[in-house]
Parts: sequence; C-alpha cells; structure tokens
Amino acid sequence: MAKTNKLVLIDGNSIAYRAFFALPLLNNDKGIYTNAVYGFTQMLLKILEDEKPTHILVAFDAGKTTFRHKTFGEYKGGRQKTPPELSEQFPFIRQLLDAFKIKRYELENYEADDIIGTLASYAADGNWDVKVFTGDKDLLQLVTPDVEVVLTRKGITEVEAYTVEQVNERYGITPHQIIDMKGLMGDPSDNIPGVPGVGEKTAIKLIKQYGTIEKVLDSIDEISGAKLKERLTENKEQAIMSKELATITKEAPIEVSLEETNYDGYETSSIFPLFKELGFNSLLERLGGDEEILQDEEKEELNFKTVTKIEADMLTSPSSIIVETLTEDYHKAKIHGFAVSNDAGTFYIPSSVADQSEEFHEWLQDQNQKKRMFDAKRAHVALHGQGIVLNGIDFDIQLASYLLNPSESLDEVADVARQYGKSNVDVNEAVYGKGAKKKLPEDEAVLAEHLCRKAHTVFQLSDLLDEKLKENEQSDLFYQLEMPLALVLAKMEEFGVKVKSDTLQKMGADLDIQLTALEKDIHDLAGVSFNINSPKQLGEILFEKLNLPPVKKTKTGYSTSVDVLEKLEGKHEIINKILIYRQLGKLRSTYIEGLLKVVKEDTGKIHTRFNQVLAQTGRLSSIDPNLQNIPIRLEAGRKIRHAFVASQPGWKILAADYSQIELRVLAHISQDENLIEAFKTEMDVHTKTAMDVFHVEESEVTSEMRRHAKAVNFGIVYGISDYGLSQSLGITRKEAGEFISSYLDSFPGVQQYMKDSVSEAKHNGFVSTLLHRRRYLPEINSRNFNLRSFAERTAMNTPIQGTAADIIKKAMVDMDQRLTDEKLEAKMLLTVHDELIFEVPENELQKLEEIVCEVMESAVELDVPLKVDVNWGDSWFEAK
DNA sequence: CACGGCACGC
DNA sequence: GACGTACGTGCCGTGT
Repeated sequence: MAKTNKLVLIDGNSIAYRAFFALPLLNNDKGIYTNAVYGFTQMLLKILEDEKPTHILVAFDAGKTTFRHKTFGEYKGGRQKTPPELSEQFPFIRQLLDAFKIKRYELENYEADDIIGTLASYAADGNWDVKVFTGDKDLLQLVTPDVEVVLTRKGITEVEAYTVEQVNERYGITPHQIIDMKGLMGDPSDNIPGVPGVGEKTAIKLIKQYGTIEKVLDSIDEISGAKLKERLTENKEQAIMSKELATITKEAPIEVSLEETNYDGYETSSIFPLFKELGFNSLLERLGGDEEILQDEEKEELNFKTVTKIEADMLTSPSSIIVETLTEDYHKAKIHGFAVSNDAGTFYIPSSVADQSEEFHEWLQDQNQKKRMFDAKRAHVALHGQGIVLNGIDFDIQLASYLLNPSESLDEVADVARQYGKSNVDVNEAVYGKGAKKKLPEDEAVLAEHLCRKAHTVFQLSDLLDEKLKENEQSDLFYQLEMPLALVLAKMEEFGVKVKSDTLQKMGADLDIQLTALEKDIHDLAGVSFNINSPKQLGEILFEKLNLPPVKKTKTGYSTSVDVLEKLEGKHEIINKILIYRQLGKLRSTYIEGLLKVVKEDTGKIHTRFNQVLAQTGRLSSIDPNLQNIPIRLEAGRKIRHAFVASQPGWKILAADYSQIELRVLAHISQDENLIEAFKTEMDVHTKTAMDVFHVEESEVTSEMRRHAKAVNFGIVYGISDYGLSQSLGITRKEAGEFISSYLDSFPGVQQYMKDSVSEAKHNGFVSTLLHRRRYLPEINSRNFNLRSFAERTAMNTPIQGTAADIIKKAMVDMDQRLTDEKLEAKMLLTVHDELIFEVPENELQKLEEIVCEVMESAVELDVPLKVDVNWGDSWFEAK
C-alpha cells in the first residue's frame, strides 16, 4: 500500500556543519561567507527534487544547554566552538528556509535530534513515509520500517539511506540497539563516557549476544575476559547513563504539529532575490532565473558604429579586435563578423564588409598595428583558413588572465570580464543559444552589439591585466614566453601532421579480426552473448554467473577495471581474453577510428588544437585529436605511431625528449646535494634512488628495487599520496608510506623543499615556478583533511611540473626562432609534455639534431645539466 | 545530453 | 580517524 504522506525531517545543524566542512570558504562579493549556505541549498534542492515531500521540517539545536546536561553536566563538554565563519551563516540558512516556505523549528533545552525523533514518532500511524537527513550516525536509532535515515557521505549531495535491513547489515544490530551500543562505547564527540576500553567492535559483540546494556550488565559473570569484566562492573552506572544520554527522546514538548509541516512548494520570486544577494548565480540559473535577474546590473550603454565602409581612422594602434567564430573547432570555423575597439571608438565590421576591404586585410597583416585580443590563437588559425595572416598580436587577455590565475574559467570574454568586475558583456550562450540550437541571432544588430561589447571589454581589460602582470612579476613570462608561444602553437596547428589513413585502416582490419575472435571466445566461455564493453553486463557475468570473487565495487556496481581483472587472472580463462579485448578495443575505437575521423580528407593531415589556458600546472593539453596520449607503453598500441609520418616524401620524423626533466628540476629547486650529484655524474636516477632508499650498493640493486624506486620518483613528480603509490605498486599503504619517508630521509634537501613549498603556499596563498607561473591553493588552510592534503601535495608538485612546462615552452619559442634564423625547412609539429616532434628533410637531419639539443638543453640554466635524447626515422614509431 | 566507468599518455 | 586521493582527453554504455 502506498502511503499518503511523505515527511522529510532535516537535521539543520548537522547538514550545515557538513556543508561548511565539505566546501572551501566561499564568500560572496560583499565578503560574507556562504559555503555552508550554498551547500545547504544544494542539499535542500536535491531533497525537494528527489523526495517530493508532502511535509517537511528543518530542526535546529537551541541554546547551549539541554535536558541532558541535568543528567551529565559535562555532556558535549570539550567540544570545539563552532567556527565563527559558520555561525555567521546560520541567519542566512534561516532566511533561506523562510524563502523556500519550509517550516523550521527549534526548542529550548532540546536538540534537533529530539525534535526529529518526536515528529517521527507522531508519524507512526502507518500513513507516513518518513525520511530523516543528517550527518550524525546517532540518528540511526530512529530507523523503523516507516522511517529511513539518510546519512551524508561525502561532498554535499552524496548520501546513503539506511533502512532497518541496512542498519543491520552495517552494524549487525537493530536500530534501537544503537543506543545500547553507544552506551557501551561512548562518544567522544558528545563527551559521552561509555565504558572505557570498549570500542565499537566489543560493543557490537556484546549487544548482539545479549540484546541490551541492561542484559549485558546482568550477565557480567558469563562474559569472557577478566579486564573487560572488570571494566563493565566498575562502569555499570556510567554505561546506563551513557545510554540515556545517547537516547533521542520521542516525547519532546514540541509545539508543532505534523499538519504544520505541510509543504506546498516554493515560489522562485521570493528565492531569487536571496540567491542574488548571496551570489548563487549557478543555482539561480538552475531554478530558471531569467536573464534580467542573472544580469542584475543594467549593462552600461555602449556607443558603437556598424561599419559599411572601412575608414582609416577606425584602424589605429593599439586596437582590440574580435574575430567571431561559433564552432568550437576553429580549424574549420566560419568567421561571422569582426569588431574593433580603440581610442577612436568601437566598430562592428560585418564579414561582408571585411571581405571586400583590402585596407582591413592589410591592417590585420600589419606587424606594426598592435592588436589586443581574446584567444589570439583561435583568430590566427581561423584567419589562416581564409588565407589571411594575422600579425601584430600584442596582448591576449585570455592568456594574461590564465597567468594571473589559472584556476578561473576562461572560455570567453565574459568570463574574464566578470573576474575583473566588468559586467558589460553577455555570455555567448545568451546570444547564440547552445547545443543543437546554437545559431547566429536573427537580428544582426544583436550580433553587432555583442561583438562590440567584447571588443570594448578586451580593449579596456588589456591595460588592467598588463598592470596586474607587472605587480606579479609575470610580464616576462607573458611577453617573452606565453604570447610568442601562442603564435608558435598556431603555426603548428595550422601545419598539421601527416597521418597515413591506409596504415590505420589496415591495423583496424587486423584488430577487427582479432576482436571478433576474442568476442566469440569470451561469449563461449561465459556461455552467453553479452556486451563486453558494458561494465554492468560484464560485472554480472563475472561476479554472478561465473561466481568470481568481486574485488572492488563502484557506486553503481562491480568494478571491472584492469587492476581488478588482473587479480582474477588465473581464476578463469575468460579474464585474460577480456583484458586483451579491452586493450585492442581501446586501440580500435580511440586510436584507429578516432584518428581516422579527424584526418582531413584532402591533405591526409590531422590538425590538433593545443589548449594553452587549461592545465593548472602550466602544461599544454591537446584535443581533437589528443596527440598527447598516443600509445607507447605496449607494443600493440605503439604501432599506431607507424601512421604518423612526414608530409613530404623523403622527409623524416625527428623526436627530441628531455631525459628526467622533472627530477632534474627537483634537484635544482631543492638544491638536494645527493640528487644534484646523481645528475652531475650521469647516474641512472632510479638506480641511484633504489641504492639510497634500500641502502644497498649499485651492484645489489635488483630490478624489483629499481621498479619500486621508479614508482617513488614517479610519485614525487606527480604529487601522489601514499595511497596512490600503494596502488601503483600493489603494496599496502603503510609500506608505501615507509618508502616515501625512506626516500625523504635519503634526500634531505628534497624533504626540506617539500616543507618550504607547503609553508610558502600557506603564507602567500600560492606557489610558483622558475619563470613565475603561479598556482593558488586556497585549500591549503582548510580544516578538511582531504582538501588540505591535496593542496599540500599540489604545493610540492606544481613547482616541479610547472617549471618543466616553463622549460619546454621556452625551448619551443627558442626553437621556432632558430629554425627561422638558420633558414631550415624543418617544421615543428607537436609537443608531448617533455618531447618535441619535427619533420625534417634528410639533408637537414644533422643540423636539426644539433640545434634541437643545443636549444632544448640551454632553454634555461639549472644547477644540473638538462639532457635531451634525439631519435629519428620514417615515422613517429621509428623515432624512438 | 550528462554522467560514470574505463583507459591512454605524461 | 574519516576523508578520497597527479593531470589531462576520449571512448562506450546507461538513463534522462
């Protein structure tokens, strides 16, 4: 029988606490902390959406003392004071609930638990479904067939619902026995004493056996263990009292009836103003806040002119220039219009006008006409597609903004504008729509204004951001490195890389055959046909049909990842075949089919896009296709590289990669003598690490020791945790932790660097690289262990990875210059983090090899040498 | 169309 | 003592 009423009871204090600690200390534009309110709101919206309650109430604790203090004066004693950053948010949470028209209630002398317990008991007449939301496990005692308790798990909106069965499954006892368990084990957070020496395990064992505390105490004689017996005897009364303290009352004298919790939903009109005040723009949008509300401030009037004929005085220097493209992939993007802004005014130049104007094209190509832009690389490539070379790029506010703070989103002009307090430009989505419905506005005047607003904003922000770069001592990084690099990347993207489609197709056909055979074998072994690519179906086959032991679970079911399957190898023939199927399937879908899809038909080339403003460490990323994850580790995958060749007959592919660049950087910035020595004497760094970590001579280093040492080095470079290291080596977390401390003992300079880097982050709020790249780490002071630890590892790792990124970027800019200076025909094609790939005519091979080594090795001067390995051949495969 | 699971590189 | 643990991109399957 479906029940008529659905009652949701929320433990307000608990959820607020939870939200506060789960989120970084956000504040709105007026400096009011809002993270708890924000998290609370998210939770509330989710509950309303998921549960659709007919009745709802949020209970709060009232005052400092409760009836429990009469029983035990020190109840909740020693508890840390609520941080003021949280306290000040409670009034907003109350306002929020009022805006949502949700009943809230608190009662002198009682805790939120008691209000919830009492109301839940009111609703026990069989007509009610009750759900209690809290972060406090104590409330599990309220679970009955009618009452579910939903505990927050991690983050804000991830929760776990407990029914009677689930309580039993988790603790092995019934919900009302929770209080007996608590009575025995106590609760340090509430200062409930319990019985000293009895923890969760013992408590559960005893309660399972005897049922209640009282029965346990009656049967002390038969309990085994002299010490336990003694403790129980001595603390009888304390145990009974603890149980009393832990018991939630169902008879609090509340003055609220079930009827009063009736809920008819909310009206956005009362919620939007509050969201606006708090700065909850994403939530506003989620609730369908319309544009007027989203853009609360009237955009200031902008004077601009739509140009029908280009006049000389419109194109002065400096100017900002918008080259508008709508398609994400700018290689094939159409240009829908231009806008220019400068001291003379702001002008919309329709494509039709621009196309006809020789003068405009000349201006675009004029090196001396300084241009301020947003994402100049996109414009450069798009114009290149029209046969126009864009010159004179002077300032890119997207790049500048990335250097000032790489963690901000920077997809469009409006993002940067918002960050620097300008709200005079619309987001693209508001003008063009999104997804399948994305299109130019019907009215060209709308487009004109949008582009002009962008142009105007870019022009204004350039000066401001230039100033900020100076303050941060990032002007060199910007003007000498990232700006020129953008142009180098544009040229690489435009030039593209030749890929032999027929080679890929042949490999694809081979894979098809192997995959078909594997699929048949797997289905035969399973005894049933199913989709091997579906983790869900595969999980059911392996762990239910074939009864293999499930090693790990994911949120949605059994995990079937490689490490799980590897543990099952040998238990069933099917496993190995699945592993091979996965490996080959990945090759086929991502690398064969994926690459074939993006080969340009007429030229046989692929044109990736490098994202220069995304990675938090300063690295580049690559999309469409991603050329930075082409297989190399396993032979079958490495063969893909056969398809990457030079674009002209007789030319070669040359690859130059930095050897151990991150560890060399670490040696330099940490000034660890041991590590510096290792590189100065050209030792194998992993072997050296193994010698020091395991305290053995070079000749005694086994391959296993070297493998472990290599993983530790890997961990240092990538900032992984003891957990991460344990996963990659298949050892326990404790062992991994020991490796790490042993490593740090052997390299005291590194240890000191790690400490310094964290305190630098705490002190400045950011860490930086050799060339002054920054990464802010606001969570370094978080009280949330997780967030803080992550920030600490990031503080140690980012200067290493980021400096390595600085170096290779510098090498690219220098290399581009050298190729021009030396009048070489060779082309730089790609970069893969620590590697540069070129195509080169045979007669330039020797010269290029020389130059590449020289340029890369001297990109910056470190206290250890930089070493570069160069290889070449007919394809990327041979250049190894 | 968004999300989760998985896998590739550095 | 929990928490959920390098950064990216892209594929597939699943559920809305």
